[in-house]
Amino acid sequence: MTSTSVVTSSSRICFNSVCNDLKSERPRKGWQLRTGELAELCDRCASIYDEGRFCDAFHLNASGWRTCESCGKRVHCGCIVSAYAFALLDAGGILCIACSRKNAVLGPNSSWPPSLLFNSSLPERFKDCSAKGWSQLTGSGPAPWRQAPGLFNSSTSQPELHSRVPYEVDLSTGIDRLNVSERLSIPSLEKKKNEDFPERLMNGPLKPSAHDIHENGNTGINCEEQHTSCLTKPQLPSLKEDSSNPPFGLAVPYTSIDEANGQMGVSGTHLRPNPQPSLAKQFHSNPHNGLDSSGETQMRNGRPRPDGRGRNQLFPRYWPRFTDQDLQQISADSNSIITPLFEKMLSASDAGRIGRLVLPKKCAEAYFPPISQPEGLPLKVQDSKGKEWIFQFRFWPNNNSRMYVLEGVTPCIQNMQLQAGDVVTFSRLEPGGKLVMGFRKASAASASEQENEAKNSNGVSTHGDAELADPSSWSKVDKSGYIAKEALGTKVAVPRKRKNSVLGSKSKRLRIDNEDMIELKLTWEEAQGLLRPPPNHVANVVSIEGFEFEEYEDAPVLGKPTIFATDKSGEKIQWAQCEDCFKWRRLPSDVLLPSKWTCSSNSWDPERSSCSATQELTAEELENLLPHCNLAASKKMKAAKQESENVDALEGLDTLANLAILGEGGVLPASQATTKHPRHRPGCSCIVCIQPPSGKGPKHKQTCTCNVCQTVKRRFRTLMLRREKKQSQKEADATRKKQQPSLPDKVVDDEPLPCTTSAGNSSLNPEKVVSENLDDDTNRLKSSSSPFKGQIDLNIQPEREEELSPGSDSGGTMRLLQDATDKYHRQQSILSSSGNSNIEVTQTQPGSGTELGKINSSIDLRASHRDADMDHPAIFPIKTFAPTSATVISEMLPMQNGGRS
DNA sequence: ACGGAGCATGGTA
DNA sequence: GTACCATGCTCCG
Repeated sequence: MTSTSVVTSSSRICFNSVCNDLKSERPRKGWQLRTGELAELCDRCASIYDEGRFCDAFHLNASGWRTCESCGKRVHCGCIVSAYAFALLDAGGILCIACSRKNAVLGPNSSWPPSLLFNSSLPERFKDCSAKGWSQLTGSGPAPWRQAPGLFNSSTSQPELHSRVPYEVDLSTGIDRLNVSERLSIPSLEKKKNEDFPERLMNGPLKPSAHDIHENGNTGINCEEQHTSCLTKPQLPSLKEDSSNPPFGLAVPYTSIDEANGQMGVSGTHLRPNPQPSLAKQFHSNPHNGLDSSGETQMRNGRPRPDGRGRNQLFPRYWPRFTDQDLQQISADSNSIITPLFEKMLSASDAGRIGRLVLPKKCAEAYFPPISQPEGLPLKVQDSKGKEWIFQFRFWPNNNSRMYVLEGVTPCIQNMQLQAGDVVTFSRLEPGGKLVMGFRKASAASASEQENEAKNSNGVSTHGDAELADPSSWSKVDKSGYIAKEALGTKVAVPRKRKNSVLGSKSKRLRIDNEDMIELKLTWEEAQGLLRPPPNHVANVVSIEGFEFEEYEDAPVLGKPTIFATDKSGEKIQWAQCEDCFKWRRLPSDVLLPSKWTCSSNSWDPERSSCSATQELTAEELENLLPHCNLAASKKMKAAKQESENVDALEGLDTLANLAILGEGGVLPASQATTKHPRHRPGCSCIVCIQPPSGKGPKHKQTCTCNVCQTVKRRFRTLMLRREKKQSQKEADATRKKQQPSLPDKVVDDEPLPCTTSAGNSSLNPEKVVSENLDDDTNRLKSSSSPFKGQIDLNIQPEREEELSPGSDSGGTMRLLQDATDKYHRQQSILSSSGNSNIEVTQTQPGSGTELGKINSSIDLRASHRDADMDHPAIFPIKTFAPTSATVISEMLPMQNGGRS
């Protein structure tokens, strides 16, 4: 850029027409003129210009003032000086530079002819380009990216759009302005400028290395080329092919060149960061543009690509969705400019040991150097930490087409600790054209992606249709993406079409293999609380591979988590917490609350329809209830407690806890198994794997002293003790009522069944119990029959209730169930009478089910069953409450097994 | 027998 | 119906 400086006029008068001051002997430079020269200003004007106040000072009364769509600031858009001070929004309107940067919006400038932005070393191009360039740039051309900032942006307002565009890390001054000016300049002038440009670049601080320029030719300089590329150019030849090339590292010429029409250009411009907003960004954003024209592609290759199809449009799924953080992460150098190229969610294969990362064809052809031989060429890629990796960029012939892959990515993937479902991003770092590989973890990515998708989809997608972002599990898991969203919070991706397209269809396996299993597990838990059958519907229970799942005919309803219980009179009720005051309000059990509920909505209890009303529940009562409510919390607690225990025990405890929490290990355990143990792994010592699948094989006997059994026993004991203590203390009355004094049952049960007693009502929190000391009271354990025997049973065989498991189960049950006991008792009675043991009350009650409710219910049922065993023979041994549909699960299962059929 | 390289297959858009 | 691409499968070292 510096080279570009040329005195605009021989006049000694300041170039500013409204200033008649004389220039100093060493006139200061201002904006770049269309001729490529820099305006020479007097000191005063130059200072004003440097401060970005030129238009404010001299063009205040001129036309062309517009308002920033984001901040409302007035911005002059009508002169060459201000050309870089704003960004044009695709949807119309402008953003001031500040907002543009802030939002990373692609610059409006994208509309500028690339040629202007950068002078390529090849002047000729400009000719072609100029004309063409404009149309392309401005047109709706193939390049999706540029077309709409909206793509990147959230569906909402433009200002929010994040520019995926190249991110200017630094704002340098000087050069940019020049560039900007140039951009503004008319195409006809382009040529001229272009010619000058190289020099400027070279001189400029950002000037690309000779290497870059020559070899790559691209480096930043050529927006125009890209455009023109189609037309001609042999120029890039060096880039083109070949393996002969050393690791491609530096420049990713192609990309720059072709693609994006502007990308390169952009970067070029960026080379010099403008102190002011940069137009450059705009261009960056469009890198994608270039992708497309098949012509370009061919050009690059120097040979026509077989596919030719290319229209160049990258699928939205590959659109880079860089956040500022991503960009910053990538650019260690604050002065560097990052041009996001594309991203890809890692498939199981990509993340596998094979070390091959399949590249989207269009992306590969657009942003990576052209390769004519299958062997491809080594490509140097820098990760976000600055570490360089060399991958083999190659392709395989495939159906008359090519499948591009990066080989040798395993070390890098591992280094980044990436897994299937995570997203790797590719961007170009300017100056230098280095290819930078970043990543986003699935958990984080999902959220951002979702946002993006909503934006990107060009309106296509939006929430609602899609599956949950989170790869794995969610997509099909539940029909209500919303739920997932809420329940999971940031972790869970919002449903998107895009996602579906990305992972959705193709990633069934991915889901399964996906690493995020843990997250999935969490999501299940979290989601459970929110899912319930739609009103007037009863969930169906489906048994899949030994596990029972709730299946909703219609999309489950997302409701506010509540706690189900039974009041003293035996009436079923539920407790809901106000969003505002956090007080718990008593509600009818059949009420389905919205996810956001406040006292003001408490139409069932006018006296407590205000946050100012006192809470009915005492702290103690609440304590008893709460534990169940928050599965997530309980889990955490559980985890914390477990830490104190030995490793072996952990597994068993987890399992138990899960069982206890869920009421049936069904869902959770299932998910866990899926996550951690797609199958029983030989060698794995966890309580799950230790046991033969489906309860087959040798069973643990009560006298078994293996680690697992000991752990289980201990756990149960602890649970029991805990329960007893609490019960005795808090619910002495309840205990009295019960006929079995030995049992601590506090619950006010109608049912005399032992289970009930043992189950105890709910006050106890499994976690808490666990955390507490473990005392043994085998006697008690034995004495108490627990509803959960089946669950707890080491052998996982309901039949063997007599064994240890039962005892332990009972303990877990008790904790879990707690308050629900009452409810359960009632249920039991109902069941017994009706004979319909299958479905729990909770299930049957559409609105009622909060997580707790479900859980409790489930537990209770079991308990009741167990208790009842005698009474009610026909009970499901295990009941899991899966928020998701059985269908989903069924799909997942196969996946785990492995690939496609 | 094992692992890697490359091709083929099949699902999805 | 075509193209893309994830993964499986086979062959070779």
